[in-house]
Amino acid sequence: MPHVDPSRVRFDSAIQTLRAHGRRLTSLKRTVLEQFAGTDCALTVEDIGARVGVSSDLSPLYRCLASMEEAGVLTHLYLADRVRRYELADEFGGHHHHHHVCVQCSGVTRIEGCGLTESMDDRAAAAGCVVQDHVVVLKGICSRCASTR
Amino acid sequence: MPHVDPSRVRFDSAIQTLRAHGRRLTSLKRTVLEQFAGTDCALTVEDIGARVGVSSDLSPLYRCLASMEEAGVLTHLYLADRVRRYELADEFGGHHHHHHVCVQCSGVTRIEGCGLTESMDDRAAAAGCVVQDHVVVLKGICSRCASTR
DNA sequence: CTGAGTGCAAACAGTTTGCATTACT
DNA sequence: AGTAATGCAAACTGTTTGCACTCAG
Repeated sequence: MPHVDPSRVRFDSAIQTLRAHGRRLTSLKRTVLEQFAGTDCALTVEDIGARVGVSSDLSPLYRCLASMEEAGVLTHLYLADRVRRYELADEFGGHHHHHHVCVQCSGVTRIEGCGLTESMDDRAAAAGCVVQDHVVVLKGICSRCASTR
Repeated sequence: MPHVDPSRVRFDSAIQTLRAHGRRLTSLKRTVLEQFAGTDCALTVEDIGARVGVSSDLSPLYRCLASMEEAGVLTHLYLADRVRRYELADEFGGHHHHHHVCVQCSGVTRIEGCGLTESMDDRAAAAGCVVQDHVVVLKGICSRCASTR
């Protein structure tokens, strides 16, 4: 029974998906993907840049991330501010989760799982809306700030 | 039995709250408040400006809204993009609700009520986070776009 | 070889800030 | 009178775009 590293499987399938969408596997994309394989929470473009060693000009990184998102490998979301964050799509290893944003330090904490009821979808449907995805942001004080005071 | 317009009651209490926080009741604040009394969904700063007749320079409006938020009369939130939106605080007439953002036209639809379970708060607490507020954004296709295709 | 991707510079949009002036209280 | 609020101009931040060049398929 051969050992299979599950994160590698998803890594490869992500690459496959990129290919299937006519995207080329450049070194930037590969490095970005590796970073996401090693994190499970939303990353700022700046964060990603820092991790992959790009800091001067982020524009290629923006385009790279957009391309990967179009292919369905990543998704972006906004939390409580004007900065875009990226996460690995659930199919490639991201587990559905949400976030807590500290009103004092703006720190983001991952909150496991999803506490959204179906009644929400029902009410959206009642308003004629189709729901494909959702984002929940909890606002308050993070553990760090709570213990500091 | 005297007739009391509930929205006016809240309007007055909002003014009172502003005063209590040492804010001055300027004509801009009053007009802004009137707009919020007549709407029940998140408004862009640009929207508010259009409604109160300010379009050239929005900076006074930004400051005005920030001041009202500090006094607790308004709150701001971000939905699926980089633009700040304001709502009347629940105490002054805003009913707790959430939003659906269309991935095609970016239109915002108000979704009545709240489908968030307490388990979410529990999990946040488990992570050491205190939750004071939350924002839920549903993403998908709005009724308008669904019927157009 | 062909088109997706990169790097650089410049533009953009929404928001914020400094400073002199105005106007609530 | 004193201080919050305004108006204008200029800065800022995160993101986007144009264009020439490079590189994966």
